[in-house]
Amino acid sequence: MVNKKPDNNTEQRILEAAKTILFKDGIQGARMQDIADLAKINRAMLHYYYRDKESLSEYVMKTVVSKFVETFKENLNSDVSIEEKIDLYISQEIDLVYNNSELTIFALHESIRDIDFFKKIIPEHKKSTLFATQLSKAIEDGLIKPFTLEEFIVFVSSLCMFPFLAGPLYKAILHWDEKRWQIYRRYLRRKLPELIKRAIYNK
Amino acid sequence: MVNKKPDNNTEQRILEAAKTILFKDGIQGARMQDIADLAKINRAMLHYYYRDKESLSEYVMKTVVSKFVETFKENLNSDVSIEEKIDLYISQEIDLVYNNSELTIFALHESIRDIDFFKKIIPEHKKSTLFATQLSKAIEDGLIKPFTLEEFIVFVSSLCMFPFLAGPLYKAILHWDEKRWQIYRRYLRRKLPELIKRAIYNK
DNA sequence: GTCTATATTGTGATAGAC
DNA sequence: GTCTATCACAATATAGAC
Repeated sequence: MVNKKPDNNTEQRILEAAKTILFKDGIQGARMQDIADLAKINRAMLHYYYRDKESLSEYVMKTVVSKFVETFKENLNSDVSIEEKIDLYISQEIDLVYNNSELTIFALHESIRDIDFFKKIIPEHKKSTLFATQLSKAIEDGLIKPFTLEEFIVFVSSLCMFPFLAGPLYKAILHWDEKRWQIYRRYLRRKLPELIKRAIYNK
Repeated sequence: MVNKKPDNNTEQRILEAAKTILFKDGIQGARMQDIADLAKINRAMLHYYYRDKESLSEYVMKTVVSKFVETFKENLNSDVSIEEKIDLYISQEIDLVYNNSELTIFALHESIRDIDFFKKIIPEHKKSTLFATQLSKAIEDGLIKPFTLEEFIVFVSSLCMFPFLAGPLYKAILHWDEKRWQIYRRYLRRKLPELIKRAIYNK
């Protein structure tokens, strides 16, 4: 669950329920009835608060996507060394997907299903020129292997995310139980940053 | 598309259409009408050949999952050195997802949506004891960093897959066009094995 | 095997009482 | 704001003609 604060009012309860159902089933697959059930209201209330399914989905999507974009951009323009910045970036990405793997799969699913809707949701943002400068310098100095800014972001984010997405897949294929997977999840979370850094830094 | 051979008969055409639609929309989201349209037949024919949506989905899912499992297991028991085996394993995983990223997202999506259905599909398979032995020895010899067999498989597979799954996501967030993404895809495919190996081998 | 017509149920959305 | 009743239509599935 993304938003964990206790939901006292109906509107908030609907939103939490919508996130859960939408992330699991996707927009097309989600049923308004399921969202209503989980929020312990009837279908009519959904429409009262969020007009229709599209509005509700768009609202939830915007929350989701801005979370991603924030994480992509956050701290990239702060005034710290590139090593610190990379450490923070990696740990933020891992935390995002560690706590919200269903959200990430939802985003992947929707991005191939309806790319125009998806594009509509992406907020405007400027390139992070400070980090780009730092990265160029670090590469010039031989600290970091050669990447463009975009390549670097895609590469690092990828390495942070996937191991946590594929849980149910691996559990099924390798016949792991939930406990085995949870142990491995925690192990990965601890080990991954070191392994990622080994892949981007020159020794 | 997974199966590329030309489809001369109706049954095959339906199957190809079903894969395309199911991979894009998921089982719940897919419409029988869309599958029928793509296969250039009417809905009744779908039911004639594959009874109902569940049967059709199960049939497609079995194809998908066995593809995964084969790739996971293939060559792990062949009689070659562990270095060769790892090279082959990495290139096979990358090829699988490079050519079938929608399939992979479909599998991820369905694995969180209905894990019981998913489990029903997983074929029985034995553990790969030969590779396990080779891996233990390579770790003992200091060639490879310490992993259990399962950890190794999950880790390497993860690194192979995600970069190719997130294309539409990155395209949207980074405002890349299709051409930019295609160039990066090919770059990744070439570079990834080296980066993965750097992460698993001791120097 | 293929098609049209139709039965049946599911689903999103609204109207209107309270 | 909340609920019940209901409408309109979408979607699965089947029956039966050819």
